[in-house]
Amino acid sequence: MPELPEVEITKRMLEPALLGNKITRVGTTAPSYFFLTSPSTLKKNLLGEETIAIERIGKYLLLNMRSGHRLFLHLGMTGQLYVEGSSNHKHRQDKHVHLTLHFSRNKPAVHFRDVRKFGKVRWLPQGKSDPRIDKLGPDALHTEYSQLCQHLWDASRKRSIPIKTFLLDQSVLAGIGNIYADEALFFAGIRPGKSTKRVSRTKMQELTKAAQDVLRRSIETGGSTIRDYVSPDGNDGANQHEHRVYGRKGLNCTKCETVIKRIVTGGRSTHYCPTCQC
DNA sequence: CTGTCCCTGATT
DNA sequence: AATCAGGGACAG
Repeated sequence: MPELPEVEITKRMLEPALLGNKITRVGTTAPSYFFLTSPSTLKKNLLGEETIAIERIGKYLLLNMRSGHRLFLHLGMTGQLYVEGSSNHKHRQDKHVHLTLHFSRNKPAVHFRDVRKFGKVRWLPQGKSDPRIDKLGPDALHTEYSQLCQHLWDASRKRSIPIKTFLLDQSVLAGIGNIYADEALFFAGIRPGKSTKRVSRTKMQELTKAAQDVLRRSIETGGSTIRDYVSPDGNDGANQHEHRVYGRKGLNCTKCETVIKRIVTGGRSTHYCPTCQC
């Protein structure tokens, strides 16, 4: 489900519910693929902890505790983090809620729901990291434009793979997923299947700009809700209404009227305009 | 570097 | 019944 914009929004909206609040009770489901740290260990460690900061790196979230320990979170495809008792009715409390943090009276609980269980939760004792984070390339928005341009250019010289596959590689660039890769390539006017080696330096700069613009714009509009994403207050995003190619197979390009095509690249569904992108 | 798999549900 | 889904690890 979530790419960088959705994770960033989740982070910002969770802050008021988490920061400075002591965890008084922890709810979990049974051990599964979802728990990198077992539910019982998680409970033991989280009890009495207090989040002092939330960090986002790519699509990952880290809750920094006052103790110096950290909670590592990833939303996978269908993960949802949300605050209990939001005004709307979209949040569900069902068998798919795998982790719940409770706080002292009057303070709403925070739920982590994930239908497909591709999401992850792990307890990181002070000083310990996770290889998934260590391997990440620079974050698509935490990195300044010209520095990111240079990095992507250098990285693109080292191999010859479809540019879309390159964008999706989190060890190259952290945060872009299937939607925003397609959208960024549209705005930069590059075909998703084009080899990295055939993308000029100028085009790589345009792509860097397009990627950062698309991500920032999505955050501004509340992220993309295709099916599962809801923000911590339960609202859908609105950025899906601005998509130019993603999910628009068979519809006309908004620039040139050509019919948008859908192909498969690296096992992922890929959308582009055959006229605007070459 | 591509394919396969993890898991569940909605849609065709 | 088959296909598809905002992700990513791992095998070959």
